[in-house]
Amino acid sequence: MDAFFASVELLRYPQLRGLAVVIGGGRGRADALLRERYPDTPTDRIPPEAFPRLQDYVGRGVITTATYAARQFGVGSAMGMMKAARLCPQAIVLPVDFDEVRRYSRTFKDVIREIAPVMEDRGVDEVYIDFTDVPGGQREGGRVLARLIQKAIHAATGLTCSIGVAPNKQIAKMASEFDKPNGISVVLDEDLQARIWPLAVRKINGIGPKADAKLQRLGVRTIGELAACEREWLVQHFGRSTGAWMHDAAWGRDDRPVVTESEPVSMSRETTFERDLHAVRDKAALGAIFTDLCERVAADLRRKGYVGRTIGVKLRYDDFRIATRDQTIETGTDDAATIRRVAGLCLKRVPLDRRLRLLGVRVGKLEPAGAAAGSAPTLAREDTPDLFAS
DNA sequence: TCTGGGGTCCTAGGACCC
DNA sequence: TCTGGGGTCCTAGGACCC
Repeated sequence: MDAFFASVELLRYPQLRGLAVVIGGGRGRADALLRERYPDTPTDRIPPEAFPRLQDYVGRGVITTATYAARQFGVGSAMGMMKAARLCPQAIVLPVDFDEVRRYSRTFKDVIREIAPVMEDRGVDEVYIDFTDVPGGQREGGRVLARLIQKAIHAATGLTCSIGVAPNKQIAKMASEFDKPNGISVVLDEDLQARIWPLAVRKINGIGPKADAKLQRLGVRTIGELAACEREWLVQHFGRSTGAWMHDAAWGRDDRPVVTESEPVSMSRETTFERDLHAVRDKAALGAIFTDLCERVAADLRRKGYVGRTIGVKLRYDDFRIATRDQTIETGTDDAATIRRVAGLCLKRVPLDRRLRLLGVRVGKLEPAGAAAGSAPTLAREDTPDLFAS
């Protein structure tokens, strides 16, 4: 989906179309404050000047999505709000309305599945679709079906998307970025050399900042240069599995199927504090946040019908280092008090000498609730650890 | 005035078992 | 006195993705 979070907001505030808008830095509806000043004005009539600006933003958030107008200024996803404010102070800032985003996410995926049932969910704004057995899926190399999907999504939601059609997922993913927004790109096997090989290795889905930097150091910049590397040489530098995978990716080889169903592996909740907290001095505040995180994970587990056996905590220190500790228990649980007790034991094993920036609670080794007989054993009261005592 | 939140997968060492 | 392989599970960290 094109600039998904921002596009969803623009449906509500069409008067902001064409303007630099960024989404991020908070959650909820943007209306709340605006409503005070414009109690009787329809949402789509509130003047753009009334909306909050990036230059007035104070906080630790990052940009979730930027409109194409904002991207002109160099603002983009995952960029800190404060840095974005320097680049484009006049941009309008809207919080993330997850309920609304999820609603549109479900809608566009339902539309796709109606047309092409073999669809793999890749997060809130992205999917893989297998055209192979869809009637007409091969016409014009898939372009006809891609166009049909775009039109159906637009009719149902008012949103646009970009589609890449290719012989496999790796190439399709790259092709989807060739013609944004609202574009379709068809890439065939014989186009590999002309259209894929000139791209930077970083464009391969799976090569991130670290692998990119290492490849640069080795003098490999483009996918074509990567394809020219000896497979064995890549294996020497990146290990058996990654090296071989890189070589295959560069040659456009990818036989992963489109997976329509999958079970979750873990569920977690984490939060970055408004200011860094100290384990001793801010013990009460931390304890309250910790309890809340446990309750939210437990609620997520119950809502989705899972129990988990591995319970863990995640800390981010003020220097951005991350520490995790986890512990596996006998029987899966979705109970907030049990999660808090076990997570509390994990917390006791992690150094708490530095200020903390983030705290998270995770439950893994999930299985559907009800699959396991019996209920989770609980620890005795007196085992409850003394949290955040230094 | 840097740097969110929710995920998956991989690696590597150690415990433990046969 | 020296020293097998194979396997699974647990734990911690890290890369990467949306």
